[in-house]
Amino acid sequence: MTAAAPYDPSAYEPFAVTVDLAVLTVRAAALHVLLIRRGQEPYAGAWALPGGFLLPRESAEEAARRELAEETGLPEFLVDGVHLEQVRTYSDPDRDPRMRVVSVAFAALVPDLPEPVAGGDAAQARWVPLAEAEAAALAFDHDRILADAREQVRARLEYTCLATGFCPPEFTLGELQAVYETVWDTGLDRPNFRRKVLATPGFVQAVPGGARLTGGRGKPAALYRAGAATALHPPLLRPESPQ
Amino acid sequence: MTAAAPYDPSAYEPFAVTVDLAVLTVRAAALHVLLIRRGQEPYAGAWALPGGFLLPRESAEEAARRELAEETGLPEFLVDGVHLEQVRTYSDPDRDPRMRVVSVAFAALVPDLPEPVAGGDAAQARWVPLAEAEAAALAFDHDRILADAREQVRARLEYTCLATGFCPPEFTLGELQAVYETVWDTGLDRPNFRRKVLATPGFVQAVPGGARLTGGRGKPAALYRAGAATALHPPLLRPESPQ
DNA sequence: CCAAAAGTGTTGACAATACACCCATGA
DNA sequence: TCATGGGTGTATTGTCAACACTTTTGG
Repeated sequence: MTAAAPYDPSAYEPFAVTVDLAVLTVRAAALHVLLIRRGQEPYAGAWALPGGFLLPRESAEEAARRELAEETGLPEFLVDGVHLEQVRTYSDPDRDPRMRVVSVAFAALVPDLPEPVAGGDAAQARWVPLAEAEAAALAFDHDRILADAREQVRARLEYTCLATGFCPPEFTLGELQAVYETVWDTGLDRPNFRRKVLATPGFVQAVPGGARLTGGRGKPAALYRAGAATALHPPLLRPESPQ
Repeated sequence: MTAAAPYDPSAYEPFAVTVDLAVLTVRAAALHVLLIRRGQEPYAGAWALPGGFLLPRESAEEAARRELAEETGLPEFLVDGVHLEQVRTYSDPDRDPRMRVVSVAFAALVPDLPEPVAGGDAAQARWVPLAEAEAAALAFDHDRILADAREQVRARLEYTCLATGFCPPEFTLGELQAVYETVWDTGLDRPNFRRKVLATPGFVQAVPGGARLTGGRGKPAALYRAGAATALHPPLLRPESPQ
């Protein structure tokens, strides 16, 4: 608030504040999301997004990063560098049957990695193809959160450089293109994609001596690192009709 | 959250949850924001964004609309139709010196209107030019919220149809163009702007018999209503270098 | 030598800009 | 009839998509 209203906390119902995470990755030419199997009611046995309560001296961003480390078993260096993005805040009074819970949702973009070990308090953590996750009924309003996160990532790929968040620290332009093609479920022309990326200052920066084989054969591809830029002007528009 | 963690609310500090509103309008060729003079500590006498606590059975969106009506003295028909957009959620533990307050920020786009009457609990409400508001030190972290809201609106004008939110129910293309020029602080070519808007299906729809004089003289302009579309494909990109 | 993947060049279609011009109205 | 703002036409300029082609590797 923070306006001129009377300020008696006890006059207001206490709220629990949590974060929910849509941890996304590109794996085997499909978007995947990290889901956790719930161990207790409500929604026991159902899949849910990882998340948890804010600690007393913690911002939502800090809580998101902590939960990412605690619940998902992702390696620490990755948690530190991961791209976290607020999606929106969900505050429907009935979104949790037990009490009033307001949740700040984040999308986290991570490169493809080995199956996470369910660490700490999480029962089971698993990478689930997004199509499968959207078909299933997730706990609480997590269907909605996941759909919003997916749509936000799809849209922001056009105007921002965040696609590099799906790539390892050093990547080829082919890998970056595969990210776009997977997230948008469309095909892109390689020469044109290449030109557009390289023409945007600060999107990627070449690794001087770097080269790597990708498919086993073929010419080794030059390696790039994510650049300093965060916005993408002009944008990389997705084609209207796929393929 | 909503994961498998133990669920004892008393184990967690109680949070207050509020909404803060950046109510924006275009007036006299400048973006203005609605500010409220604080009547009590902390930040007594300082200007702040309107806002307030969530009620027990209310979502953040509902609270935002209610506060808009209560605090700003805007006419009711306008509050019902206003375009509200979540900006992000601010959760720094020290953002309010008295207690832990998590705030969901919204941007509200309204057409130009007569000076609001400070209604109800609000001490004073006033339209302040954005440049002036950004130069002043607002209460709490409202500087930051306002900057984020402004940047979000600037960016979303490119990719969405929300510019019509700054216009009255029926408007001319000249007025719509003035919105873009004001928000972006740039000049646009009238014929080209016109074509782009009309070429985007669902952006605006012509009012059959409508025509209105704008500057007192000149040819009366055709009237348009906001269309059904919400996205803008292809986008209306702002020029890199103004003027 | 062939397949596969990276990287370069070229062309033509289309879109956007810039700007000239006409129209309708008030003073 | 002039100033002002709305609306239309058009040529030039870029930009982007499409696709042919070369390069470098493994088998």
